[in-house]
Amino acid sequence: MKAELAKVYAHADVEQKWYRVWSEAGYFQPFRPEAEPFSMVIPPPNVTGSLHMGHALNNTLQDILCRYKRMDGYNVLWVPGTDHAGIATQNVVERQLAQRGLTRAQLGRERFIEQVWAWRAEAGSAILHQLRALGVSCDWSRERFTMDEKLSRAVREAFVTLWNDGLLYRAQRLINWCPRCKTALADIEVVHEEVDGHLWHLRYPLWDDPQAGVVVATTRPETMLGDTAVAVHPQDERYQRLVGKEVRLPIVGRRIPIIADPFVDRAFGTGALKITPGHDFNDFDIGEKHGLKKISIFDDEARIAPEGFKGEGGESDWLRRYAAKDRFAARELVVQELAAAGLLEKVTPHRHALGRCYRCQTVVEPYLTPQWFVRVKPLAGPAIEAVRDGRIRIVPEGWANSYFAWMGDIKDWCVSRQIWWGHQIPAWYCRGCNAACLAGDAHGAFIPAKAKPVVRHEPPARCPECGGAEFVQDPDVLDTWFSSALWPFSTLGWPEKSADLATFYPTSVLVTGFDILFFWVARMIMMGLKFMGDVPFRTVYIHALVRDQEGQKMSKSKGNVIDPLAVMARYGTDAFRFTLAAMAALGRDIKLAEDRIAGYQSFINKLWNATRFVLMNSGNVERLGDDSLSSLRAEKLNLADRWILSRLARAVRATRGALDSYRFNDMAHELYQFTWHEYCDWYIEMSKLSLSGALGDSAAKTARVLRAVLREIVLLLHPIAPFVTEEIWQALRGEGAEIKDAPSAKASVMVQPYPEEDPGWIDEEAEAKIGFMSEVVRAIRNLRSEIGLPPAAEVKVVLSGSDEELGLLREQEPYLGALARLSAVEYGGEPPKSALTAVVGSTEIYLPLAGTVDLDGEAARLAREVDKIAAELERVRRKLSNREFLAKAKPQVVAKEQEKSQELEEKLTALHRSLEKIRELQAPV
RNA sequence: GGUCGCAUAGCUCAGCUGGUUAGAGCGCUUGCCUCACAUGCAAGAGGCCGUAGGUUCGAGUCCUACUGCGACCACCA
Repeated sequence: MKAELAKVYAHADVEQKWYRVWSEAGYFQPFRPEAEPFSMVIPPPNVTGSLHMGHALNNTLQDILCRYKRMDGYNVLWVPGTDHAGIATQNVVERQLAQRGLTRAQLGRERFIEQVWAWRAEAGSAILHQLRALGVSCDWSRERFTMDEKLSRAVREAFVTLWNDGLLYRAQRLINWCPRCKTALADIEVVHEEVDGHLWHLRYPLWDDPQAGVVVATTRPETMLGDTAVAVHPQDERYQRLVGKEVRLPIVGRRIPIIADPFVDRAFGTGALKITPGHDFNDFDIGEKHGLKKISIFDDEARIAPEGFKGEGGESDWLRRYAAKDRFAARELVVQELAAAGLLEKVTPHRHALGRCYRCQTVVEPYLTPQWFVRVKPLAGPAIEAVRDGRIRIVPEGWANSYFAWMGDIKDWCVSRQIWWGHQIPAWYCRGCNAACLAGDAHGAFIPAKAKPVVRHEPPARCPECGGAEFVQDPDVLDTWFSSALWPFSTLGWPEKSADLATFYPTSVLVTGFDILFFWVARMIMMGLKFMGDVPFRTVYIHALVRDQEGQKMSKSKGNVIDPLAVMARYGTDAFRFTLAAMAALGRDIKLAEDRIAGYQSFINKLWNATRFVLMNSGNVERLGDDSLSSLRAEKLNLADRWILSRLARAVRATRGALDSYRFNDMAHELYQFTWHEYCDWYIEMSKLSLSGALGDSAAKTARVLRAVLREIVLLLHPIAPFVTEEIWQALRGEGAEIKDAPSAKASVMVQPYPEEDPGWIDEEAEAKIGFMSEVVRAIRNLRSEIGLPPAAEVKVVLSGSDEELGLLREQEPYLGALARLSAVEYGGEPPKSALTAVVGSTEIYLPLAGTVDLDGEAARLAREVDKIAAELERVRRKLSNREFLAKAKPQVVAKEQEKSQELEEKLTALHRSLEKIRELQAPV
């Protein structure tokens, strides 16, 4: 036996020690090739990231599942890794360069990418080390990064296959452009936000009658420079005669037609709509329909670009005033000039949605550029089907609705990005064939959409068309989420037919937050079905967001961020994990307050002290032998033993049930309740009598029950609180125990079998008897506390009631005496002259006191109790006399009510007796 | 504009398929350093389960409307 354990659990010493031991002994790797697999892939955090509450929750839940399944005999694999996070990472490195006064353009593509790799090597996997502090049992030997050579190969394979299958195309389209990141974004990468803006009413004079004109309303006056038409509704009487005429575009002088299109809302603004096909999605569609020119008025930073106006009115000198002005400056100038020309009719306040870049919050600009698109519709169908037919289960189910809604009207996915950090698109253009297109092969310029790409894994040696050998690779890289979409199988070795893929795909569960349901989950499903022919995971568990205690999203700018590492250092990782699990109710956000964590730290400490008690009274396993539950079958168990074992059996059932249905909070609460309020509060207290010989039963037997139950608690808790449970487990095993063996040697708590429900231990009789006794104890404690009796003072009680109940209590008198601190118990005797009274079941309890009792107060208290019970009884009786209730309710419900009725009657009778006795005593006054 | 979710004790929340006296943690009040634990022990106060209807023998639990929050989606200038 080692030196006595400290009174307070010192988490800091314990955590690092065990994590290293587990890791070195190979416990994190799959080690049961013959068993059923259970696999997960981590949602890869950004390499740039550092651990925040969202990661902590996400990975705690995953680890709970993994540890549970590992203990339960599965062949468990949890693949860790990181995401290269294209735009986000590039932004971080660019900021660092900026501090040294450098831009990426100055460095050039190659050197810039080198910089990113260097940065990643230095700080890149910090987050994975932070995750280790959480205790996650990932298989670090299989760590992956989306830019690994093998994963990059998977990306190329996927890209080429999609191209060959006609699911990928390149086209000149209006896309969302971030003028700060200078790249295209996918639709979902634009965050819409309502803002208070203005509606400017602009007058465009008619070409052949400048005195007349048409007034259009717009939120973006600066785009008028690119207008190529004005549209009105075909049935709009106000404008019908103008259709077919032309207007003179102010400032620019362009001659543009007035067209009719039913898209126009007659009720909005003036009913006349300026059409800017180059900078508005609706206008683009209308432009396509009517064959209008699309003028791109901006450069890639959303500044007025003269090149766009060639032959479109850019010849006159107005352009000199506008060239290189950014959007907002151009807007001011347009408004100012129109006002000066008397063409600004009015300005009204207008609330509308503004799209911003999800990475840098810059207002996005619809921008006409050649981009790569994935044709998503053919992929979405099977992905919807997989969820609909249950091959993939979404938990909680509610999220399936969002999934269907989004997948149902999904648009083609723009996957090209004009940044450098990422998987460069495996497409090459033959200089010979595309000579005209590639002429302006200047730095950063787009390769026109009409250029013909050769799409393949490796650079082509010869052009299949002309035999030329000179190529230029497409400069774009792929959307980060393109590689993320392959994660469940690329990490397992795809496109190779690897053993891991055969064993662990489809993965079992994906645990993630709802914020990336569309970004990631939906796309993994589509790609998994496309490339693997099977779903990427069988269950998706979607957890909530962690917010601060006011319900605000945690963010650095608000300064309300709680740092998980600081929390772990302060309260212990187990307490932190327990808190997260306890608060992870299905479908609700988590508002995290620090005192909750402190509360669960107390729980961990309570468990620790229960262990100290058990060890002090039992010694180690070598001395006592088998400490398994089943070994207790041979023991002569007393009522308390049977009770705790019965309660334990129920706790096991509840815990497993909760885990199997992803109800982590139920699991945590169940174990908290059982450990603290049943095992510690009652069983340990009762066991003290046996241990001291007061009951005449075996102290050694009691020690073994104490140990066996604690052992089960530790096993049940291990998935939530891995560190303290290992520390306790080893302490229970005794001196010399060390984990240095392979997992199969089962030295660690990590690989013990998870407790299984054994209905054989359920003991209704013991539960009823101890339950009754404990209620009596509580009632007596209540009476004692009412008169401020010191806990140390022992008193006598007189009990009066049915033979059956008194028998029960007599049987448990030692417990009664010890737990309620009684000097003596008298059964059925004449109640004392002056006493406090209470009723439990049909038993009257009298706590005699020498003349200090406030009889009036007591009478009033009892009268209140009588009223309450009487009212309750009345309700039950009414129910029971209702014929419809008797006819329609389930028999068990009726039986229950009848039982209740009887109990209430008995209690009421007893209460009346007590009350009468008090009244008798009052009478002489 | 569309869709979805939430409103239960002072605070944060459980309450899964309708049927015990509606629970927990924290906080609060009172008394205790009782030989595992003061990160503790014991006792207690505190709730017309958002409002109004409806379904049902029976509703915190199902339906409808309303009110108040919140989230997601959306190209109406």
